[in-house]
Amino acid sequence: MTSTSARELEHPQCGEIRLEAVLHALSDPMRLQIVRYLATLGRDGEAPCSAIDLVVTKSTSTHHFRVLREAGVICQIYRGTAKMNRLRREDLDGLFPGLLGTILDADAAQCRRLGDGH
Amino acid sequence: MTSTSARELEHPQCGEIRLEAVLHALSDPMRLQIVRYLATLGRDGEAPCSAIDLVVTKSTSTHHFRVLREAGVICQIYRGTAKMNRLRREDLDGLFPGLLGTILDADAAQCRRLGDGH
DNA sequence: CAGCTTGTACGATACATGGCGTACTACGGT
DNA sequence: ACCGTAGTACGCCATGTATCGTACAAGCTG
Repeated sequence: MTSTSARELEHPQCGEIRLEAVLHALSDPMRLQIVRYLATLGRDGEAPCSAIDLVVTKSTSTHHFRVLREAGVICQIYRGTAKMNRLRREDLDGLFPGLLGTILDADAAQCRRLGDGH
Repeated sequence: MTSTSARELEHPQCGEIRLEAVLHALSDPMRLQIVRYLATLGRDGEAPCSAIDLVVTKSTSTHHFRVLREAGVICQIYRGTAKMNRLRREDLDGLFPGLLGTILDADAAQCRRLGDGH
């Protein structure tokens, strides 16, 4: 077999990404928290699932990452024992210019307004 | 009683509008269709529920309008036998600058891409 | 190899959601 | 007073979602 190691994950292609799915994925506080964190890493920054301190069990966490991946919001690849997560900024901006940024700004505004310790 | 007629509807105040709820409200195709339509009416344009041709029964339609209202996306008032709907653009733009516009643009882009007869 | 760390898979559960139908209310016109 | 139009309320049902726990798999590292 070619060397593109096992443990590949399914990702929607750009053309398959649906706005409704993206909005739905981002409409959950926990998933928004994940995206907010990934966004702080800058272009192409990536982080393992464990980098984000979610207050749920691992299986629930896996579930939320999966929803984000299947909606086309993040891209996940295995790197050793970890699974790295990265925002699909380029793809999203290509399809929906400014959407991700605007939502992140809105989220930041709301955190500020509600006094959430970002 | 004062003349502020009966049949008033509950609307979240600006401070109560939550980003997650707004995104959730907009993550349904039917609700997005409603918002898309209201957006074509221009600032302060309003339309009765019946103006939008949804392919569901009246009760389901009522349900979707209610979700939009409770999320703070639209404002509804009774006018005679009709119930008029209006986008809360000002309020939303105040809280989340550019959000509504960007989502509408993204939706338009997707409709174009998928060849939806808008 | 043995054990630790990461994360998955699967089943259970509780609740939310979207859809329907039917019965009802409120208002305007005749 | 009556009818038609617009929309609500409520109950029902099927499906989806968020959560958990337990059992497991894949890689590092000693």
